[in-house]
Amino acid sequence: MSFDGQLPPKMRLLRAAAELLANSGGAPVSTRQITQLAGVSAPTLYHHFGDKEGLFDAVVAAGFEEYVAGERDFAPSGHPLEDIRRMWDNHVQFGLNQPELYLVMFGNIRPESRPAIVADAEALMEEMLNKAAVAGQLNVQPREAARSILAANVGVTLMLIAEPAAERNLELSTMTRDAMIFAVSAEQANGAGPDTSGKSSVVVAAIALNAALQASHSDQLSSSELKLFLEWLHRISTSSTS
Amino acid sequence: MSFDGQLPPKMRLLRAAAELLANSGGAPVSTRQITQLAGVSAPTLYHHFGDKEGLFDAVVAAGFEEYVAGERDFAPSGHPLEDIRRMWDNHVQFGLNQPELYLVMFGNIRPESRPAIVADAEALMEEMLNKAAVAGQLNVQPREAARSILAANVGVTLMLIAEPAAERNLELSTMTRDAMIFAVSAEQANGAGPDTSGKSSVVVAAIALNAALQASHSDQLSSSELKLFLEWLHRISTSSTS
DNA sequence: TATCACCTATAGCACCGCTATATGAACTGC
DNA sequence: GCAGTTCATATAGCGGTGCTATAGGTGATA
Repeated sequence: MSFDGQLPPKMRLLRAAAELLANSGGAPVSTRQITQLAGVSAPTLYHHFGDKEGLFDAVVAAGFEEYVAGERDFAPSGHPLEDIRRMWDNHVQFGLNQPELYLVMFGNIRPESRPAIVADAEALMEEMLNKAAVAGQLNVQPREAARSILAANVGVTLMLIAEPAAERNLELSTMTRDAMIFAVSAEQANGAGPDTSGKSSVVVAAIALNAALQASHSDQLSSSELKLFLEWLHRISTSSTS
Repeated sequence: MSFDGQLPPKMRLLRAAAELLANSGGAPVSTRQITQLAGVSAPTLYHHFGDKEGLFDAVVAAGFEEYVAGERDFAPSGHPLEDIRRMWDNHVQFGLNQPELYLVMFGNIRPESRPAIVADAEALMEEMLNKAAVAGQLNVQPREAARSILAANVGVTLMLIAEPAAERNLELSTMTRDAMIFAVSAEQANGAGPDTSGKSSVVVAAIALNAALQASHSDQLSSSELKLFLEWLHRISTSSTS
């Protein structure tokens, strides 16, 4: 796979860099690799991008535009909070699809060099949260909510990237996502819960579970399972030691 | 500032690397800089650490121990959720105090090289969340809660590091922190019936019992009974609705 | 045709991570 | 006291890296 064809050298450099970055698996990518794959000599790179960093910035910018385009695509569902969920999921998916690019974009953010992308991403999410705010579904200022949600979104995505692909559990994403959206939305019922702090023994917990189970007709266990389960529970909750 | 003194070369290398890393401002640190500051020649570095990566890993490990020590210091306040808050704040503060080290630890996590540190950090938080679970204050499994909270914690810390120090707004941290803890805690609105928007009290009680059982080595059930019991308990506590 | 701005290539510099090899120091067994 | 062994450090250098001083080729304009 090479880019010797018809494209101008600048484009060939961009594509070569993007491809090598995507397939490097974390290993550093050298300018010689890039220029060779692009079929171009070293000074051409520096003429067009000034810098290796400049070339990478251009790749990141292109990737970010792709990301933004993906975010904007399924906007108008009429349920702003649902749109936020899709935005979150799209963010995570982008990170998992292009982990190297994502790590360059969000993993190495340093105060002096990076925050433009972060600001853009925040603006994108704030824009969507504004609709939720207009609909009276927001608990806090859209800007603060956007920053908070985006931060959690980035953290989750990085954690998932760090995991071996085989054992990635997307539940981490959905759980954190819903937690953040819930905390930010106006729909929380805020009643005071029972203060169970202090009591912490197996017995107390077993008794509580026993009582709760009897009242709730949970269907997670079959009736015969439930019978045995309750018997064991009884045995535990009548034990004298903790 | 040099380390020519009395310390063994291995220690001098560690300190020199840590100092250069801390003050590099994101610029790469070369082995020649390190060995020169340590007053040592190149092969010594490779004799002790095998690799530049190995040296950096050692620096990171030392930094992580410092971090863990900070986390463990103010554990036992009796209010587990309050301890989680302090843990979160301590994490953020560590990141802001040693941004370079933090970025090496959490910014560049790649599946093939890093997740040991993440696992340790998760275990640390899970350990604390277990206490909350035993006290009946948790809505979800401690492990899942720990992963979720840590992910958000990392994301927030990275975002704060990315901001110029002058305009860092710690409200982003406290807001996200409280949102995550709130979403994970049992105290949200379970006053009335079993179907209020949060999890039912059955789930909370089952999670509490699960955590308490794991910690207490109760001998009321045989090991095979206990295994099945825990399996059912897991089924109950992971049911999404009652 | 001559000019000029733009783009690209040859060759090479200073630096990088790393190592083959050798030297010194400290301990062990006789 | 001394050979043998092991560990720790140093000298010198290899191949690779980001980058550039300089020069050559190309097309549009005059």
